Amino acid sequence: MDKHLKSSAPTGHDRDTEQRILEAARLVFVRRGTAGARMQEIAAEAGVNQALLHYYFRSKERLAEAVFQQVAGRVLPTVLGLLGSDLPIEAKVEQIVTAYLDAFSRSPFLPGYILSELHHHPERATQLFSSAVGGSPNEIGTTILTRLGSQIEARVRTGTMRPIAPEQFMVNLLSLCVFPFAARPFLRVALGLDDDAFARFVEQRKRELPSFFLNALRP
Amino acid sequence: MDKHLKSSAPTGHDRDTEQRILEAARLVFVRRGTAGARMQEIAAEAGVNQALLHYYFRSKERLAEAVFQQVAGRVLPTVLGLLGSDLPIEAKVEQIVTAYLDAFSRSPFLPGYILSELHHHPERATQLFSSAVGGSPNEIGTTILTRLGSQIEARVRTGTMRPIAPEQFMVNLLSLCVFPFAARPFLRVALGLDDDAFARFVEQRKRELPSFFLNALRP
DNA sequence: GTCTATATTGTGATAGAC
DNA sequence: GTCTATCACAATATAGAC
Repeated sequence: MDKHLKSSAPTGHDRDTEQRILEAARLVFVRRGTAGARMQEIAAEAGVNQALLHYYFRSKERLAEAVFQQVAGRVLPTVLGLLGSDLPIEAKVEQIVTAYLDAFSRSPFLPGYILSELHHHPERATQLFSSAVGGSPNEIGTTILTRLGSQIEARVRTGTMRPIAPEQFMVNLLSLCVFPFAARPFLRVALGLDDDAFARFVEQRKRELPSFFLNALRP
Repeated sequence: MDKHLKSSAPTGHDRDTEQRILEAARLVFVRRGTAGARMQEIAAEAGVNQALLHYYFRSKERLAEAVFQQVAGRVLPTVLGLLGSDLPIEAKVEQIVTAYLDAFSRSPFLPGYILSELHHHPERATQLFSSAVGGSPNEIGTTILTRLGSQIEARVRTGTMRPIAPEQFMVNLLSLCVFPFAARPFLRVALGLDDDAFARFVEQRKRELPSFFLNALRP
């Protein structure tokens, strides 16, 4: 028998190989983008030949979609879950900041890749929503915004928060977390940061961002 | 004589045609990205044939660089100028927000394009700085940050502002202005916005962002 | 300067042996 | 399942007429 205990399932796909290819594709697509990536480079990265890529994923297009779903599908649910949860607003902000900055510190190229893909394939935003969180795209967003909105409203009534539309709240928070990584190449030059300095910059941000954001909401 | 009063300068280039090509290239590169763009599509968009593109710009690579410099070189100086000016902090914030949101309302794809290009060609960040603002890349950033830093420090001493590192100040402000456009495809789905609704969302932002940001800096 | 026609790769995809 | 060899075409780039 070839390989170790490969199940060689009815599908005719070796799970281990499929995973290796997907992993290699992720690396290459993230740094080159879908259009800039070459199947040959992915094959080399995976230690297999180009034909095998097609055997497992049929086309570059499908492979690209699989990678994007996998990558973006990991990032999205975390935040949407937190945003829509029953946690008090302060906790939401702190946990989202921590979750995002930690995740992106480990994979600094994700935001750039995701935004880049969304820019060139805006239609994938819809698929992303459908598969990442079950249910119709728009419905999810509405639910979260409604819940967030009533949380804000309650705080406004007690005079412990200034009014803000939940959409603006959400976009502001995402902006402050995601943009610094998406603009990393720019900031490295503009602020004169090497890798270490950038990491320290993010650490400082992790500490200060929640209070900055919450301070902005004081009445 | 061909054309109208073309100067047919020593360079052997018709300025008008060169401009038409550059304009067409901008349109195509912005929506497809450098890697995804096709010379044929640019030629068609400009109403000329493919050979002429090479006559004027030699290669796709050079054409892409010309477009990027032109586009990003317009956006950068405005903000750096404002950030480094002698205006009081409140005025800086208001003017930067207005300048950015106005500019991007007119060209909503610019942020996505610029971030995408920087992600795939980080080396262009350096060229960008050199050509957009005269002087060494790092020096410019340092000057602006120093000036901004002492402005903040002065305000902290008088107790009218809480301390914040000028780098964080700058990144926060840029984040809040740029990200919503870069993430537009995502926000359209997540918030269920069509073009009109997105425009209204930006209008609201234009009004509320300065006070949100300045509020965050209160002691 | 601008065109048509063509050279020359590059690259996604398939056929078929093992 | 995985490989080598190859196809078919897309895309950049150049030659040369006008």
